[in-house]
Amino acid sequence: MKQKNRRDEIIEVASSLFYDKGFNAISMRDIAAAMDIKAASLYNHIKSKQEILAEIILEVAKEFTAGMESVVVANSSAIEKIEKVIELHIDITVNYSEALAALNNDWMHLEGEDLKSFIKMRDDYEENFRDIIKQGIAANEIKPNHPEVILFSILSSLRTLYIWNQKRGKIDVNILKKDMVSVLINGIA
Amino acid sequence: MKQKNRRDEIIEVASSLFYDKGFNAISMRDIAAAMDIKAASLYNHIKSKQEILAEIILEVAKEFTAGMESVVVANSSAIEKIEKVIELHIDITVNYSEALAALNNDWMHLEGEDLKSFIKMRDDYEENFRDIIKQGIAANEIKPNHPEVILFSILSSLRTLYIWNQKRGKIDVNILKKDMVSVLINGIA
DNA sequence: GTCTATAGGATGATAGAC
DNA sequence: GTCTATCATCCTATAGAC
Repeated sequence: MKQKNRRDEIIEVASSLFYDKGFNAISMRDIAAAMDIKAASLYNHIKSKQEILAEIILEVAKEFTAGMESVVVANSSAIEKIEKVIELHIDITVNYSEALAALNNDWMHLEGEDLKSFIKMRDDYEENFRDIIKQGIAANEIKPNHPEVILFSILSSLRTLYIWNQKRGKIDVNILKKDMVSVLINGIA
Repeated sequence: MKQKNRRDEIIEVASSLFYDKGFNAISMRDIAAAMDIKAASLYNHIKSKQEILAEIILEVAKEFTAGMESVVVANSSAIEKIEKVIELHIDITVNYSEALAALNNDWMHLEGEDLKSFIKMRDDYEENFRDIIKQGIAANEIKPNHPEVILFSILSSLRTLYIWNQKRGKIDVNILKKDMVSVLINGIA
């Protein structure tokens, strides 16, 4: 286990505050107050407010990228790959619930290389997912609906799972995985 | 009636700016600059920045509420009602695409009665949708998955449709409705 | 590592001239 | 209806004492 230093504590507290109100609504004073110190003291551990945001978002983005890479190279059917992607999202949602708000809503406030890097990871992720769907359609595993509609429908549900998972008492992770796979792949009717 | 034009223009320009960066990242000076006037001039038409936000969000929220009410009272099966809800979201997405960003991401920056009113509309909307799903399960029209998973999966897709609809060239509305109904109700496999 | 003090600039909003 | 000028407050970030 990695020991929790002061810097990590800042990232964690900031994640939680960004979760509620977003990056721009939270000041360095807010973050400091939540840690019972003064804003100036934060700068002994981090370089800027931007750095906090980048830390939060890029860590999770890298998790998604790594997870998707291991799905893509697996020797499985398209449907099995989509099941793996659903499970990946649920695992990350459970482990990084608060960081996901910043990743979803505040990524556009990243700057410079961090912004470019995030956008590339996100686009690559979507492209990989799109390819899986197209392969599934080509192999007659997936119905020939517009691939973009399929991609968007599944990804929207997975990306906003963090909101709903927080709001309503947590369902057991394994039951959640089973039900989401069932609903997203086989439909509700 | 009222001196609507200039005021509506402010709301429209603000919606578009909020769409890109969110309520807190956009200043009154930004809104004014986009209209080629000075920030102080805005206050001849609106009372505060808060008022702009409330106007944007509550107008769309009322559309959703009215639409859901007419679905609820209809004499249809649960699946037919869900189809109507999907069509409602698509229609609103097409007509209010930019306002939906504020509704989804900046509602927590509403204040006082506006905030209370929004939350009540949103909760009532979800409760109506939940009831439709439960009735569908009771009537054996819908598979007995966890109702909350079904509700969340469909609603997530519908609520973030505005992002995807902007990003990728618009598919014809009727094809979009048909495909989304198919994917969300019958699944992809 | 945390503090006080403060720089330097942005912000929402108002007053009053035209 | 729009402008200039301005206020009071907030913001991120730095310097330097302890």
